[in-house]
Amino acid sequence: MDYNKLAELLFPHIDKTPEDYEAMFPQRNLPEGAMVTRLGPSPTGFIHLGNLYGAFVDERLAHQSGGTFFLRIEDTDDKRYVEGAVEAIISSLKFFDINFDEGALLDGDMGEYGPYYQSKRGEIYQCFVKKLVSEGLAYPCFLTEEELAAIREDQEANKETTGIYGKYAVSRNLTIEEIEANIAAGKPYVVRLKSTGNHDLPSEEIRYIKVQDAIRGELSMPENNQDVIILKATGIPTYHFAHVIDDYFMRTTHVVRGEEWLMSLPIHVELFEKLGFEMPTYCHTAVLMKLDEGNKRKLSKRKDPELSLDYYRQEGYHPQAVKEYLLTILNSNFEEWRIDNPDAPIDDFKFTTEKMSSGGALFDLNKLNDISKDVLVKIPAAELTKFMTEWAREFAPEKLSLFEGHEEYIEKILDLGRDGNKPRKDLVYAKQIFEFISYFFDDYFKIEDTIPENVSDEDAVAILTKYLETYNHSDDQSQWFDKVREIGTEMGYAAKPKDFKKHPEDYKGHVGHVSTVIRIALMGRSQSPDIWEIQQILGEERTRERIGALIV
RNA sequence: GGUCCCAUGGUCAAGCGGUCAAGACACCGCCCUUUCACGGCGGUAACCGGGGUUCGAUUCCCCGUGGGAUCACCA
Repeated sequence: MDYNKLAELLFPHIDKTPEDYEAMFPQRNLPEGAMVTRLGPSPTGFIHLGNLYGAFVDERLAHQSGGTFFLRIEDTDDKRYVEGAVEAIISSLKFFDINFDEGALLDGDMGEYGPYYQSKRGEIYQCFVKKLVSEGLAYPCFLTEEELAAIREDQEANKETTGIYGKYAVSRNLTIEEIEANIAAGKPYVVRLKSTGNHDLPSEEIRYIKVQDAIRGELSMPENNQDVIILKATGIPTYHFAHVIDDYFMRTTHVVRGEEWLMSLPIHVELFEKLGFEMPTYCHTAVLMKLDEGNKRKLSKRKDPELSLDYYRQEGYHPQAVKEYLLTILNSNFEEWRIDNPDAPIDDFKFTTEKMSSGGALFDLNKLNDISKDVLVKIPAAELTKFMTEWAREFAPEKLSLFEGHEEYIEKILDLGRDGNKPRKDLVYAKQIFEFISYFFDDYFKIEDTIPENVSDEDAVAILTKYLETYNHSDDQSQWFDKVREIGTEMGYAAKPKDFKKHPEDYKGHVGHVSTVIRIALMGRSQSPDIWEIQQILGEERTRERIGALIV
């Protein structure tokens, strides 16, 4: 068989040579140890936590080492393309402060190693498919869907491995005349790798590939023996081929991808070898899991809203909180570092692939919430106000008017009890924050809790009546509390909770019960930050109104 | 089913031949306290099973078991 002739027959329009591309995409001029990483999403528009997780590793690796992080759009499957997806990907990641240095950016490609859309790299791929064909390492295959299905059925019946390999790779034997005739007849075809792997050997003779994974250490698996498709009938490459070509010519040093790619590693290894390319370092990350009816399972796009990045934006999680959480499950020593360095910027943490765990982590909302509290407590109220306003603008427009134009008011509310060395940690995410402070807005204020059991309705009214009579908005905090205590004492409530606890028979209750009545009148709930401080924010008029409303 | 990955408390996890097996979240109790939150102190709770190797295995090896991933002209 004259492979050169076959290559020309298949790819007459390809005139560039591999050497041309080598010259076009020279080695990057980067300092020693700098890593080049990439994110390669397909443009379905759905960005999920897993993407973020991986993107975060890419970003840290590259920027920590003085390298480059670029975005490549893997749009080799036209069925998957969703309008506006690229913009969505970039803006989602930007929200989490992950930015690209190069690649498919908003205002077009940036960088010397493009195009960064796989759909625009057809000629490059075909040049190398042509090369493989000319070397007898790849061949056209005219098998129809029906024929493929028949082979498959056969193999399943015989309990053999499915796929095109060995004796099933019938198109390997086509003569050049047959191929010519097929093409002349307009028959569609794909190009397959002519794998040199062999699994028909006695098991101890099957060759194994060994790859050093930066996260998992040495990986060992049987070499590939499948004549995988490298070029689809459309002339577009499959992921496997595009990955190898792109990451080689874009001079990627570290390929970070999910564990689900582990099984196709042998294919990639064979492709790199046949093409004579140097392999990048692989970093196969663990899959994010979820506990479902007692079983761990991969987070699924359909069942688990929390997989979607949008979920966190809608709930109003601060990006910093999500980042910190991701880092705690990403690098086992991050938490300790954070405890030792509570105020250091997150980028000061030295991220390492060695400290990444290879098992799938269970997503823990509890932990996220806890981390979020710590993150938010350090953010100044003014900034939080802005954050809440932006959140409302996008996800709760009906509430926007409560924030916009009332920044000073909101800021005071959000700063409640946050000073001192034991600041309150009530704030978790925007939706929860709104709920938490809703009694500050007249339209949302309502009585939710009931007064303590040991306080009679008559007493409650009497307490509030006296409270209103003696209320002086300019009292300081201790003057104010003395009055509350006095009201309680007059009515038979202990001035100190301890007295009540010691001699419950002597009292109706204690000052805590008295203030709970006031708290409910004012906030509608039995739990809240300091009453006096809240009154100062609410203002005298509103305070008197709310108390008065319950006295009738 | 084949292949590969993984295996320490409910969860995330330190550990890398000798530890009374860290820590964080959650949970429980106490303290602080006008409620709650915060904070402090304390507590419950783990090396999947069986064989080896070794003076000694959570740690190394093998076999089970369990969980996960993957077997497309999708990525």
